[in-house]
Amino acid sequence: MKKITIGEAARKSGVKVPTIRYYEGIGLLREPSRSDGNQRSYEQSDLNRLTFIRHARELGFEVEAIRALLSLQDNPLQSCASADAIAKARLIEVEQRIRSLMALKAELEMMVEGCGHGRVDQCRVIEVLADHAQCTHHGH
Amino acid sequence: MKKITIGEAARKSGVKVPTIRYYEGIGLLREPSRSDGNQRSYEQSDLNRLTFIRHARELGFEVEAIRALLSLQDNPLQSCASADAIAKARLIEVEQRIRSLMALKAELEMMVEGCGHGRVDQCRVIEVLADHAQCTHHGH
DNA sequence: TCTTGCACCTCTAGTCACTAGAGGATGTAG
DNA sequence: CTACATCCTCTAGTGACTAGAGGTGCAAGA
Repeated sequence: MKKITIGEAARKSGVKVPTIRYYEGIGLLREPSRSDGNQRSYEQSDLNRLTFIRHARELGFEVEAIRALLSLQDNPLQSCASADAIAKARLIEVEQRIRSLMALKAELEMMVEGCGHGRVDQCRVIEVLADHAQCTHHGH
Repeated sequence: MKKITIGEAARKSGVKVPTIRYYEGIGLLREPSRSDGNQRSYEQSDLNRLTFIRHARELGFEVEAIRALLSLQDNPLQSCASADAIAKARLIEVEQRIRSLMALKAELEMMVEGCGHGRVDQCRVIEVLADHAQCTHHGH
């Protein structure tokens, strides 16, 4: 098998070079073999793992969740209930986050629409921030 | 005017005690006067400012944006165009974030629905993460 | 063969917005 | 006067990287 440098691994996986080293440091990625000159040498399986990690990070999974998902992937015969639970928990987080962002969006829109582009002392943006009572959304 | 301790300020503003000290350290909040025993003593105007900051943080404004908004609030005669611009920028960020979270939600739903609760090697959660090509949303 | 120049190495420190904890001083109620 | 909560300063830790210093490896052109 041909050797893959860290730079090549970065290009192919979409994970930056220092981030790959960081993942190795925290134990998400195994320590790869080294060249005579002490340079890291990766295999295809490492690229797959890096892609898995990148994708999971893009979906907002935390490193500890990814660590759990990876250990599941390493033991393909066991039940996938844990993986399902992790994904479900993340789904609930995402739904919650969307709801709260929608509320913020409404509030920001009111601020921006209310701004008469005059002086600060008549500005709705500043006013709403200064006086929480004016919020439409009181959940926060 | 009666003296307000940092703990009271925290209760009334909803900003935690160490966070108030932190805001003072980074210059968001003025250094308050001190009691004989060197304890911070706040006034109503400090509470207003803290509430402003808390509210802005809840709306997701970064500290630097809040610093700008506060300096606008301190000069109420100038044009509110900057405040408007800051709020608009934040609105665009929020809208973008909502769009991307909706895509993630769809992807997570597919993963969770596809999970047959069997073994990991048939688990759609793991499979989708491992093979990005299966994503419905290719933007990331 | 030499040299240029990029990619690689390790290590430390910085980012953001706090949060936690140590170790000690102050203030207040009983 | 004694508890005891609250306050003080200072340092270090969080998550997930990112930036930079200072040095080594390696492949290609002269």
